[in-house]
Amino acid sequence: MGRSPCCDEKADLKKGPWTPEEDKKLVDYITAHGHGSWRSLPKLAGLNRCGKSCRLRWTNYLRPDIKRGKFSEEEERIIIHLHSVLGNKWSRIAAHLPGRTDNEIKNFWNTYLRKKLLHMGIDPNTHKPRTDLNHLLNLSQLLSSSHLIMNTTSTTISTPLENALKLQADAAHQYMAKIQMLQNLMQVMTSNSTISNTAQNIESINPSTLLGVQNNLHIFEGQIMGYDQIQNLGNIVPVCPNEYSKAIDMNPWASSESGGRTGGGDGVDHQKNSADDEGIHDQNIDQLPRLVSSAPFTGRTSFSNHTENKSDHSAIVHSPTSTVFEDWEKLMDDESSESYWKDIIELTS
DNA sequence: AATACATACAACCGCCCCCGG
DNA sequence: ACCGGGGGCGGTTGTATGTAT
Repeated sequence: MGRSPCCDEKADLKKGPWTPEEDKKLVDYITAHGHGSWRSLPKLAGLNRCGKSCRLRWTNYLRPDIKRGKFSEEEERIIIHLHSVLGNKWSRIAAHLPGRTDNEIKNFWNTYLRKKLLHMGIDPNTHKPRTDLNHLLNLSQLLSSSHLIMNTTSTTISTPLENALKLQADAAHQYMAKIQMLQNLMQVMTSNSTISNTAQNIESINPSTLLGVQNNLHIFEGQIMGYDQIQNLGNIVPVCPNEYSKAIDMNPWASSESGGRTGGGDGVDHQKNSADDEGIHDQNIDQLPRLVSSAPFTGRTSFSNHTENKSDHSAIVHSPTSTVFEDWEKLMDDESSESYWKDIIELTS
């Protein structure tokens, strides 16, 4: 791009790790004068550094309000939850974690949480069960092991690991079966116009509608892997949007967002987002679906300490983007038993 | 003890957005 | 309305430290 670099490349500015002396100069200057223009700061502070480098050093390391040290389980849950809603918007996630920087959260995600989710069979990008071939192959092994577990532990108290294995295997069974069902449905919808009643809100079968189907598939996944599923194996109960909004009201994270930042005023004003933007942002957080419960990821809390976030975990809802598929959703909501889907398949095949 | 490998995290880079002129 | 600069963001790299062989 034609854009000029933020710093004069010919100036032979220092790069790499900061020395304690440089840190002191930077801290002393900002303490005395504020950072002002980052571009002019290095010269004024007597630093042979790029202004951008100074800004990063300050915001990520030297700022006095930075909380250092290990992330707590609560912070872990918040990060996973926010990432499921916001994606890699590290600065926005950081806005909900006072004292944590976007860089720190990003590093924590990339080095720890991401691997943790992968290990648990969750796609860290989508926060849904992994569906890549390799993982499905692994799941096939889980299927056989799950039979073993189910047969041997049916009358005994199972361990969290066994529960996890059962869930994974169960999820694989149901996931594959439902994909098959939906494929059959799609086949019929595209070939049989008599089903147009069901699809009256669907303009045509195009990529966007396929996306809608995909969304509903994801709803299944959320149900399969969600908290309710863990609490009540085999009892898949969709949550209506109203219930979700209620759940949001009771969302401890939503309250902590304001509560956690009351100490520093509105808190968010430190970010570049304007108040309006933040409003939209928070609104989006509330409106967007809880794609998958975060609690199960934490392992220890998911099986033993499940009551603390129960309202939140029930908040598995449909994506706003799938509103076109209200009929689909009705279909999904009516799914009270496997026989229901068997009937559909028999009807459509 | 030496080496290889893994992990954590600080720092950099390039792009994008916002805002003022 | 357009343009350019400043600042912010997300992705990536580099380096220090820890762990296994």
